[in-house]
Amino acid sequence: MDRYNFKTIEEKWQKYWDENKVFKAKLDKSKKKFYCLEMFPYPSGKIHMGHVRNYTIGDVLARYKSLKGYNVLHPMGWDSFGMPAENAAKQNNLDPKTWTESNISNMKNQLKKLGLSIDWDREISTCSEEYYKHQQKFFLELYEKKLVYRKENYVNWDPIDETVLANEQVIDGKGWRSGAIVERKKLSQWFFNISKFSQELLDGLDKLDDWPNKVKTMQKNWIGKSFGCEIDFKLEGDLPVKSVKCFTTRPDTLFGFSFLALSVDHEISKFFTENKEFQKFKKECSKTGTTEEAIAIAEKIGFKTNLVAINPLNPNQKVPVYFANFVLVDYGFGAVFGCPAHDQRDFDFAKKYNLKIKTVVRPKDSEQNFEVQDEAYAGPGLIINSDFLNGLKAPENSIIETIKILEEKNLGKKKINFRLKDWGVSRQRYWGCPIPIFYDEKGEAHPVPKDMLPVKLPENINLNVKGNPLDNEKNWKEFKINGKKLTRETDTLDTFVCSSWYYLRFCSPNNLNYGFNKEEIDYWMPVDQYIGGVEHAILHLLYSRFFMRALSYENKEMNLDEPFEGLFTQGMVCHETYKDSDNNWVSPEEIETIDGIKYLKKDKSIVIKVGPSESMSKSKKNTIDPENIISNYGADAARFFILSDSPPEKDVQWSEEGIISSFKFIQKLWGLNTLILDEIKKDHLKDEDINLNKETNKFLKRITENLENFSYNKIIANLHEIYSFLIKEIKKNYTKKTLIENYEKILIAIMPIIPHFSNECLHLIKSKNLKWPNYDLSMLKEEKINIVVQINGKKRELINTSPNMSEENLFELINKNKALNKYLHNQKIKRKIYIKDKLINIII
RNA sequence: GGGCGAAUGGCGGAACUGGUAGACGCGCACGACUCAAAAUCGUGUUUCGUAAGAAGUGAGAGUUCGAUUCUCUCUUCGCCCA
Repeated sequence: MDRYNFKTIEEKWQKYWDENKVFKAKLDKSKKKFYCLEMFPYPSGKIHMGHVRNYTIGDVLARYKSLKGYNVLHPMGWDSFGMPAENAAKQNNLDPKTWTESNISNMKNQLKKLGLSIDWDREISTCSEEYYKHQQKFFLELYEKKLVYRKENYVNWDPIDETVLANEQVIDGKGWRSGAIVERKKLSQWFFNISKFSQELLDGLDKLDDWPNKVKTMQKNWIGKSFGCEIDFKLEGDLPVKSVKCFTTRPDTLFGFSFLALSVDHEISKFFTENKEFQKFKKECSKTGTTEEAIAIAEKIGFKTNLVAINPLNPNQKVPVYFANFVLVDYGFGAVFGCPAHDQRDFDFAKKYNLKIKTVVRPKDSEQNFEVQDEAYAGPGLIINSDFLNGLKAPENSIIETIKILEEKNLGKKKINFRLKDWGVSRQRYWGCPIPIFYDEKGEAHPVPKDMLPVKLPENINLNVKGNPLDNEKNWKEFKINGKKLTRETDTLDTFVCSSWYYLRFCSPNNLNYGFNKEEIDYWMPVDQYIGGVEHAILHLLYSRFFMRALSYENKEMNLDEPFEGLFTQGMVCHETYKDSDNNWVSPEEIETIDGIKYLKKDKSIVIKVGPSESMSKSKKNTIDPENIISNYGADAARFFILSDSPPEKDVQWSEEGIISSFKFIQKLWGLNTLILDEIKKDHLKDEDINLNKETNKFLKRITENLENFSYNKIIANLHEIYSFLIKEIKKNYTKKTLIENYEKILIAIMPIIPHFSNECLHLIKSKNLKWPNYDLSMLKEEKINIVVQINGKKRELINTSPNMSEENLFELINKNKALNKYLHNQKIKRKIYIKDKLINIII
């Protein structure tokens, strides 16, 4: 028996698909479309196992839908702007463009070897001028609609490298490269007005039935809608400012007011610029970091001012005003009113600074004189110690009532607040899409005129400068219109902008004058299934949802809202970790084992400690190179294994044993194929073909259901089962017709998983059929079924009988059954629960 | 600190809306082939028990004729937080 030569066969089919443009998508309104999209990769140079998993999952779906008769769009492109290219270019003295393009061509080859059903004619790259020129037009469109604006905002500033750092470049408050303590610096930057769509983006989530709830919740929390009240607090003190606005969700606890806390960046802080103590405090605060996590964990500290705030509901009550590190300038009004008894954060702060803690809510079943002791009470209850608010039910009634009173007295008003901030899109870097704006001599911003678009990135520039290379590129930065000296905007756009509309570009990648063609997006959009990592659950997806709305805003022609109808988030690929005696990470390729228990380093015989399985990462050296796997075992085996061990939404563990076993299984399938081809030649006569038909139908039902539910790991189990059945059954002299018919169906059904193997075998049985085999329900009816007999809820016996049996008839069988007799003899039956064709529970 | 989720054999994982727990795979054991090994094929494999049988889905309670599945409390782990 010959071995399955995956190398030649995989190459052969990949060549065939390529040359015949098998996966080319064409607009055809007579056909139902299916847009299958996986998150496009960053061209880092090599694909990793995460890509293999992501794109295999997508490919299974695309191929399945295509067999089901859909007109499938399955494109691929490159998210090719961004920092790594700039860093790599600096290190290797290369041009980011050259580096990126060579990575792309390398990765494209690798992806092709996976046998993906991609329409490569639609390939796009976001760093190409053909792509970003349209993005610049979009930017200006949004600018005209006033959805883009400029404002001052803080950035992470590295004082040694004199450069702006992205959040991920700040490690423990220090610059990742220089190690300098990162400072906060104000810069004028461009913003997209995403917060204008807060409510719409929130409401839109309800329509997304095919999104994981987890992601919807994350987005909901991110948008962070809260209902509350805006309150004016009068201030007393020696400042010209006489009041300050606060947002609160708990105005009903106003009688528990104990202090007022301001953000160190609150506008009032400008009166403290000369105050050295305050400046010291402010610096201390900036060390905490800006993430919510950091703020939540950090010790609450405050700076007491000589100001006094007055309780609007009780003018006799005056409380101190602090600057505090836990107040964010962007949320609410950058000021909060402190009620320690009913907010843990306020409680901690009050304890630290010895402030009054007055209980104003008591739990329903508590004592009348309930008082908050060791921690704040944030639960429901009744309002107490609050004058005219006493007795109200908190929080549901009390909040509404209090707001009503405040509004009547003109002291505050009802307000919906969102946590979602506007999207800062300015990046002080070279390798990004230039922002099509210029400044006149007065420093006013103007859009670049349409006939001067696109603003091209200059090439061959010096990247080894401090700060933004574009800012240093005078020849590019400075230019003239009608003799007037002008300067270009030197910031480039956040790469999230590029990925906010690439799915539109795929619909009409060659459209010259605009980012997309209306007719094409009307047909292909929305994306029916989007597949990618959960790490993009918030930003990328939210930005894309915003971008669609922004394009449709004030545009009657356009009616886009949700870009992704279905979303699937796959888990990570993990691998065991290894360390040597010096606690250095060791890669799987450097080690070997004889018994599977003891691991040694290949060259030196050093004993290796085996650590837990963790997500593959270069730093832990537990990565496996997909290229090696494909060349050693083949693409089909790689696809087969990456799907087999875990449900796609969960993490999967890569193992040597696993990939080898997948490889062997494909060899076994090939052996089965050879046997079948032999049997077909013989042309036996067998009257009863029922068994084979039945089993095939069972298989088809399971595989179809599992494909529909993303239970791809179960498909692998189905495949093992049908193999075990066939290898035993195949010699039973089936007629040629039955054999071919069933085998063809099975081969088509496994095509989404192992397309090269499946196509080769179909070719060998001379089949050109490419239609998904529907299963026949009537075939699946069983003549004999097993009914479970339980006694007192315990399984005691299986009774094999015909379906649809009455309780009386079944009981006759039970009485005849010896094994059951032992339990039922001389027993009074109290009750019987009979679930037809399934189970009977006898209670004695 | 907050939000979300998970927990089933030695391991990865099955079990449709409450109805036979452990499908399928890995690993392991034994057997066949072989001078031998590898490869391949076959059989077995939750635990305790010779067996009949009993126990068993992170821990504890509850609802139910019946709970891996539903409810509550707790423990541990994972992911996310511009």
